[in-house]
Amino acid sequence: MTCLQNPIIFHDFNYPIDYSMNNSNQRWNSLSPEPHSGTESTASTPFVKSEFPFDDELFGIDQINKPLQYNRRFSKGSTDLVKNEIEENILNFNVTSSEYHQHQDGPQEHQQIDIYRDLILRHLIQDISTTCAKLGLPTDPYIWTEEHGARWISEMCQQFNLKLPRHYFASGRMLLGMNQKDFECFLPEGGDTLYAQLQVWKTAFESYHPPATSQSSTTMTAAIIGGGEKQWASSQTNNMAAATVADIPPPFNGAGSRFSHHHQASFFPGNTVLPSPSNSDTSSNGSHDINDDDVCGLSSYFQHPNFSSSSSPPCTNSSEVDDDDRVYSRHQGTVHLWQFIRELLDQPKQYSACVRWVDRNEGTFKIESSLLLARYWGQRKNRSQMNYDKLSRSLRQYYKKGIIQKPEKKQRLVYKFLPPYNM
DNA sequence: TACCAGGATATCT
DNA sequence: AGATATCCTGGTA
Repeated sequence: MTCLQNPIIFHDFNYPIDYSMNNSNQRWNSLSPEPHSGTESTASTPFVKSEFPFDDELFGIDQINKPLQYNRRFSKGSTDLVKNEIEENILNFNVTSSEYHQHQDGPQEHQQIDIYRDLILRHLIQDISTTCAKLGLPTDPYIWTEEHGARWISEMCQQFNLKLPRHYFASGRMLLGMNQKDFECFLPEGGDTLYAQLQVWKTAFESYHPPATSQSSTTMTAAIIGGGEKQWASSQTNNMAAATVADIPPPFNGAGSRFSHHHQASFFPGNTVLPSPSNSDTSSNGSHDINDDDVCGLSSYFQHPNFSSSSSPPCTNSSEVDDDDRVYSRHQGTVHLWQFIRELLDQPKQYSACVRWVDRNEGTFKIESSLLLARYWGQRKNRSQMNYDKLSRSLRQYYKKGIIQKPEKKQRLVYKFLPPYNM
C-alpha cells in the first residue's frame, strides 16, 4: 500500500508527529500555543487506538475522502515539510481507503491505517481545540461569525508573522468560500498559508462531522467529549454570538475574480457609509464615488452587504448581485455600530468632524460631534429618532463584549476599540 | 446641561 | 437569538 511505502510518513508509529521539525520560526500548525515535542506528547498522549472516538462509522471511508481535496490544495501554497507530510498521509489514506474494504487487508495493515489517521487527526484536533479555546471560537468554522473570523485571521497572522490585512472581518462561511487565489489576493504574502490553515481546520472538523451532520457545534461537543477530546467542549464556551449556518452566507465558490484586482478592503466601499438623502433608496443607481481601492468588490467578502453601496460593484454582474442579495437577505439591515464607527474613522477626510482617531495604534477615538454621529447612525439605520443617548447606550453594550471600552484615563466622548477591533 | 453607566424591555432582522 | 433601540434612574463634571 502506498502509505506504507512512503518514506516520510511516520517512521515510528508509537510516536506522534513532531511539529518542531519545522525549520522556520513559523510552526507548521499554529493551532497549538505550545509546540509539540515528541517526547512530551508521547508521554501525555500515547497513541492508543482505544482513546479515540474514531471508528468506521464515525470516520469511515466517505469521511476520509473529504479531507483529500483540502489537503491536496493544502500543499500548493506551501513548501513546509511537515505540511506535506501530513498531506501525504491524509492523501494516502484516501488513496488506500478505496482498497480498504476491497482487499480487507490483514489485521496488521488495517491497524496501521487506523494509526495513521488517528495520529494525524489527533494532532489536528488537539491543536485546533487548544486554539479554539484560546480564541473562544466554535470548532466549526462554518458557524464563525465575522468576529470569530477576525480572531482567527489575527491569530494566524500572528502565528505566521504575517502582516495583518487592513480589514479582515469575515464569517467562517465567507472564508471557507474563498479559494487559494482569493486568499492570495486578500493577503499577498501569506494568503496561501491562511488558506492552508483553514483547510486543516475544516478537515479536522469535518472528519468528525461530515457536512450533512455538522449542524451545531454543540452536537460536536457531545461527540468529542465522548471521545475524550474535552478541549473541543471547552471551546464552545465562548460568549460570542455564534451564527447559525442558515445565517451565514454560503461560500462564493470559485469566485476568484472577485479578488482579482484589489487587496485592500473597506467595510464600506468608497463613500458609501451613509445613505445620503438622495440615494437612501437602495435601488438607486449609486452615483457615489467608488473607492479606487475597492473597485472589484473585495469588500463584499469583508463587509456586510448592507454597508456597501446600493449600486452594483463594478466587477459584479447582475446575477452575482442577485445571488448576494439572496444570500444576505437574512442579515440585511444588520449593521454593527462599531463597524460603522470604524469606517467613519478610516475616512478622516470626510468624517473627522464627526469622529476621529486619538491614537490609531491604541484604538482610542474621540467623538467630535455626538450630534453628528448620532445623526449619521440614525440615517444609516433609518432611525429618525436616534440620538447620542441611545447610540452611547449601544456603545456601552460593547463593553461586556470586549469590543469597545472607555480608555483607562476616562475622557468624555473618548472610547477605545479593543483588539482585534482596533486593527 | 451633556455625558456616563447600566437595568429593563421592545423591536427588528 | 442577537443586536440594537428605547426608556429609564441615578451619577458626575
